[in-house]
Amino acid sequence: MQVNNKVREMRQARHITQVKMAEELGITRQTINAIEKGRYNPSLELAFRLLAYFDVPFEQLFYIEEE
Amino acid sequence: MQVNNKVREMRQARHITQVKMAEELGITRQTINAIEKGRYNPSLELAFRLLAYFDVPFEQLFYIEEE
DNA sequence: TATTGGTGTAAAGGTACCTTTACACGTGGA
DNA sequence: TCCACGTGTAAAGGTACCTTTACACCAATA
Repeated sequence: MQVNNKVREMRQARHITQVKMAEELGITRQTINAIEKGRYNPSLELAFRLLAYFDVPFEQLFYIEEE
Repeated sequence: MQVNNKVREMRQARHITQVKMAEELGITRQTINAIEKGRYNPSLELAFRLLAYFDVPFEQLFYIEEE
């Protein structure tokens, strides 16, 4: 069971850079990059902040890649 | 910003013990207890497993307690 | 009384998440 | 060419998540 996300798609659709997004979210660019690249999953708290940032429901940003 | 959950309510509404739930989810009872008591938030992956276990949408199990 | 079931919690160890600092590469514009 | 911008990634350190092992308390029941 693998959690995937659409952070990169959402971000690019809004023409926002990783830098700008990191500043607005108050996290580091490295964290955004790692999440976009699937190196690790965000914490539940950061997940909530991402939902609010993109203003989308949970299911639209995170999904399961079955094994 | 504080993430809260309704794991205990969901579990009790289904008359399931922490022990049984832990076994069925393949995690430890301590983890369930800690999440119910708010000692820490589940990882995103475990959050997904909890949603599937209770068969509820994200918003019904997790919510934000604003500061 | 003794036992069982359900729950609360602590300590120690491993891994995941997130930070700071830093270096690197490609592209586009001055 | 030079520089700025956007992105990728690594290393080290701190905290959060989750495990195993263990002990404890309370309520119900034999």
